[in-house]
Amino acid sequence: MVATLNLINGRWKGVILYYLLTHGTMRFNELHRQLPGCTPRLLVKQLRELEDDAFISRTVYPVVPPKVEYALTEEGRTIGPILSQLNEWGTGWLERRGLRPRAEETA
Amino acid sequence: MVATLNLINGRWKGVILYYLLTHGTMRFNELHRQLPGCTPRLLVKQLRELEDDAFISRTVYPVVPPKVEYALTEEGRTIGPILSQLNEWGTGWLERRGLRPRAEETA
DNA sequence: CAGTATCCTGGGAGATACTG
DNA sequence: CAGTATCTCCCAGGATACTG
Repeated sequence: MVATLNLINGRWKGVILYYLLTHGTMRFNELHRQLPGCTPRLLVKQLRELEDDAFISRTVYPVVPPKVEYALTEEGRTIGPILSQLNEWGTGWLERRGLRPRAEETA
Repeated sequence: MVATLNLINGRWKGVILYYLLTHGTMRFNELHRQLPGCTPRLLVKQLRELEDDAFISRTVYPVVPPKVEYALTEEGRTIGPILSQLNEWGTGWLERRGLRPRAEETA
């Protein structure tokens, strides 16, 4: 279980996966814009880790200006239903507690 | 989504919830024994956070030696199905990759 | 656009010892 | 048994500037 949890550890991994799940393919800055408070440096790192774990694919187009697209792999898609449920559960929980997520937590 | 993920952030929260889910009520050291690599100090902290979020209850029995029991609340139980699925998914993932979780990750 | 390169800081977490 | 109390260290992550 610890091993499993470590897979999605890191403040942004879950969100990144969730965005790719709901928005489909996304480019670096597109993703970056959705994650206020996440620096490029950190975003790169989390993306690389997700790539290493085969959850996402990274496609580089040899054009100028550079274009790189990130997408879920088949493997990455397998966690989709769980993330959806988790998101629903969390939203419900916040509501039951009468809380509103802080600005930097709405991503 | 970030807000939701923060709820189960911290290396041990998910595991603690999972243990209480599958083992029922547990005492402090009982829990501690199941989590190699987690210091008492850290365990206390995570338990307090889970308590603050109303996921678990803490019952103190006024006896000598002290006896404290931790259990899931109704609220805590609502995340049960998700954790089970997550665990299954993670286990499957590790197998597909031909990996064995490291000793300190088997909890 | 999609990152690197540096520098730097806070607090997450370990180790050890102690106590009501 | 169920935690505190300290002290310490490390590195995840922030800020800023730069580049193919």
